Amino acid sequence: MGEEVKMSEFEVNGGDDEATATANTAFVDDEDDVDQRVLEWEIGLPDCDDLTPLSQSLIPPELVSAFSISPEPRRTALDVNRASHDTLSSLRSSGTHLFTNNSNKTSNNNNLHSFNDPMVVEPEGDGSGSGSGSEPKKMRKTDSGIAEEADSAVRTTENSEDPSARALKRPRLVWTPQLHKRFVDVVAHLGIKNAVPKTIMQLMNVEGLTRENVASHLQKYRIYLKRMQGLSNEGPSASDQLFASTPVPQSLRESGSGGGGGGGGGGSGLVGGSANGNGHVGMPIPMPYGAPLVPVAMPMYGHMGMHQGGYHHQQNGYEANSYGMQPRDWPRGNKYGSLMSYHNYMAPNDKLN
DNA sequence: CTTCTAATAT
DNA sequence: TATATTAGAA
Repeated sequence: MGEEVKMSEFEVNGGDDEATATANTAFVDDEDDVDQRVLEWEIGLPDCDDLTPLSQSLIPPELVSAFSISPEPRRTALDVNRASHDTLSSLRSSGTHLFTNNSNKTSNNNNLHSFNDPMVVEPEGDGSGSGSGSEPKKMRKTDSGIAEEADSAVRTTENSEDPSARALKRPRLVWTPQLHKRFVDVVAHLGIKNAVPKTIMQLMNVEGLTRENVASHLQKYRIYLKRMQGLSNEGPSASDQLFASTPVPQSLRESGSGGGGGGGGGGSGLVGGSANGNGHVGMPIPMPYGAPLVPVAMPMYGHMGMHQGGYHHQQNGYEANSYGMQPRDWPRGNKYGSLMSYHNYMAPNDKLN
């Protein structure tokens, strides 16, 4: 008996100090001009579910900068887009925030940069802020490394200067399976009753996620659940690839009070134990997520076609930062919280295999 | 103020 | 289509 190296299927957060997380933030905001961005993604990627270590970037941004091998100027989203199919890896390692600029209606420069300094942990959340008001200010530590441009707040008013370029609108958020999975997990743990946008957003700990994002998605998700319940238990419905590809924890099945039982659990990545079949949740349960997720550009083909009753493999659309970054301020009594602190993101041979 | 729902806009 | 945004009610 003894302990073995049990790896959580999820990404792990590196509890190290000098871990600077430079995440690739990417959203796809575009709808009509998606023609030339048909780059071929590595379709043979490890599918799904919990692609663990494989999803790690080739080279951690810190290393990149540490080695000064990043003379590469900041390329615009367009550039990156174009070259993405060529040097996708490069893109990843460079940690460039990628946004597809949508120059259709409001011509706004998406300077939306996400914060990336994990070092700063806000022990005192101070209730006032909490999302809508003011996001946690990220002080950029001019430490060695990441000589990239400084990141500014996503949309907070902490910027002392630079009044111009203010009305920055964030691009559409793309709910990729990974992101959705996180969402589902959180909802499952909270229980359908306690799953409200704000809480979900906080628990998900996804950078850049707003309450509205979650609310919107939650709406759709609820409808999906309802629909599922109404129908007999059917396999994967051809509707909603996203939802269909994510196992819906039975915990979410309950509607109202009392009810149900359930048992099993989503089974995908839930931390055993916290399954609250019935009864009440009581308080927000800290999720195992130690690292924020970052959306990555994922070209969606106009017509993907729906696969009927089939499990199709999806590419990983999100990467988790395994860099030291602790969630907001979880109750110190959490068992999961900082349980994991081993990072092994060094996967030199990603696709080289 | 936050959330819910529905409707609407992009 | 998938999200975002809004409106009005709770």
